[in-house]
Order: sequence, then C-alpha cells, then structure tokens
Amino acid sequence: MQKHPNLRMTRQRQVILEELRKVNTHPSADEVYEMVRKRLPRISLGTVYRNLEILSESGDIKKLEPGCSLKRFDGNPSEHCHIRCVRCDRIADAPLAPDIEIDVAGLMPADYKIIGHRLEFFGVCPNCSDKTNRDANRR
Amino acid sequence: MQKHPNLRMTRQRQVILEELRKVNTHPSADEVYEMVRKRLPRISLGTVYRNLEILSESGDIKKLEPGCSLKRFDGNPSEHCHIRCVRCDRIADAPLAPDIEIDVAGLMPADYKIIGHRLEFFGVCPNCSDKTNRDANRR
DNA sequence: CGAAGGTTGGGATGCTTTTGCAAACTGTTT
DNA sequence: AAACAGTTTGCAAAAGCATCCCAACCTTCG
Repeated sequence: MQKHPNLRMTRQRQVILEELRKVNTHPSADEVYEMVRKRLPRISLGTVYRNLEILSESGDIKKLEPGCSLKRFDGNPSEHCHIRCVRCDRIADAPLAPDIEIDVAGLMPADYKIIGHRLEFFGVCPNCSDKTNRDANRR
Repeated sequence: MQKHPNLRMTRQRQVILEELRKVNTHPSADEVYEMVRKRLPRISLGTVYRNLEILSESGDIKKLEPGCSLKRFDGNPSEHCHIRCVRCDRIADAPLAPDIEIDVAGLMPADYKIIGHRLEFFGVCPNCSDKTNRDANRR
C-alpha cells in the first residue's frame, strides 16, 4: 500500500531532511537546493525535487499547498468556501460554511498585519469515489 | 488607486465573463480558453490569462489560490496553520489556531466524502510592512 | 468621424517541476 | 568481503503553466 516500499537513506536525502528541519521558513524547492548545496555542492536540483516529494509522501515533511497545481477561477465573486477533490483536483462550492468568526488577533505572530483567512475543505468527489468503488469491485 | 482605470468591455472580455458565469466548475485558465474558443475561435491564450487577471482585480470573478506561485516545504510535519504574506509570498507558522471544530457534515455537498479542512491566514509580514512605511515616509 | 490609448493575437520567453538514462550507491545476502 | 538487486543520483532535456513583447486593431468619447 505504500508508495515507496524500499526507501534508502542516502546522504542526499539525509541532508535535505536535516536542512529542512533546521529552519522554519518554509523554503521553496529552489531554496532547499541552495541550502543543501552548501554541504553537497554536486547535488542536482532534480534530486532535491524527487526527495522533497518522497519525504512528504512518507510524512517526514509537509508539502504546503497540496493540489495547487494550477490556478482556478470562479465566476461567482461572492464570499464562499470551496471543497477540493484530492484525487482529481477539481473544486466545487461549499454551501457557505458558517462564517467562522475566529478570534485571531491574539494568536497570530504579533508583528503580522492580518488581512483575512481562508477555509478550504478537501475530500473525494462523487465522480472519483465512484471510480474507486468500481475498481475495488473489479478485483 | 485602481489598477486599471480605463477598462474597456471588449468582445473577448465579455465572452470570458459570460462563459465563466455559466458554470460552477471553477475552471483553470486553460479550460476557460477551451470554453471561450467555441465562440471566439481566434482568441489567444494570452488574452484569456490577461482578462482573467483583470476581471479578478476588478472583482467580477475570483481567482482561487491567490499567491500560490510555488510550492513550499515544511520540515515540521505536525498539524499546524500557516500565515502567508500577500506581498512577498513567504509563509510563517501560525501558533496553532484553536482547532476549530467545524460541524460540516450537514453542510457539505451530500455526495462528497469529506477528509479534512485547511485554515490559512494571510496578511503582511513585518518585513514587508516596514518596507511600506519606509516608502511612505520617503514621499 | 477621428484621435487617444487600451487590447488583441501570436509567438517568444521565463520559471518551476518532471522525466529519461547510464552510472553510482545502499542494503542485504552469501 | 564480494556480489547482487534494486534504488537513487547527476545531468540534461522536456513539459507545463504563466507572463511578456509588439505591431495591428478596436473601443470609447469628444
């Protein structure tokens, strides 16, 4: 069931993980590359990408903005939430969740100017869960 | 203060807006392009991108996943929220907002299998608001 | 109508991410 | 320690999404 059954801990993978754990800046892949390059000058960017992917699948790190492969547009400009299918990446409207009045003022990093927040749901759309069921029955 | 002071309503812009309002599928730019092309076969993809941008700035439509230019990674895989700076796009940890227990079951589209939700904050980071202040003083 | 200037099409460009492949390496078994 | 099988790497090429450039064109408004 695991995506990568026989993982190895290579020096590259190790260093990427270590460097990423050192900081709390949520670097991009390219920034990770620069960090790691100081210790492994010959590492390639492709390796960094591959390992970030693998490490996030194994749960050692987290990839932010999952399923945000491309921008999407909504003809309805009024305020409402969305639900994203984690399988097909499509987005549907969520009948506006109660406008959650979150008391954030005190909780946020003091020096940040808070503008707003966004609440997004994710799940599996009818289409994709049908597909799963069909596949399961086939076996 | 407006970004586009003298907007014109061209046929292309009109059709893009109409098509986008017809659906609730939250299409990507490329999907919009395909939809619009049925009515305006000679429209270019660049025009679609330009107009989606303009229309979302004028508030006629909404761009989802704003400021999600590239993926970022977090060495801390535990559950916590983030705050994104809308200026520089950098991400910081938000001291975990109270795990909002949202009663969603009844609210979501009935046929969706809900897996979870994500709460994200956005604002201006200290760095960027400093910059704004300095710029303002300079005038 | 005619001038002013926003907008278009089409291609070029940029940047992020993915992929293919031979060589190198890891972990395990002899 | 040597050999083996299967992963992983570096490099380079390619793919994919988004933006930019520019001459020609169109919309708006007096």
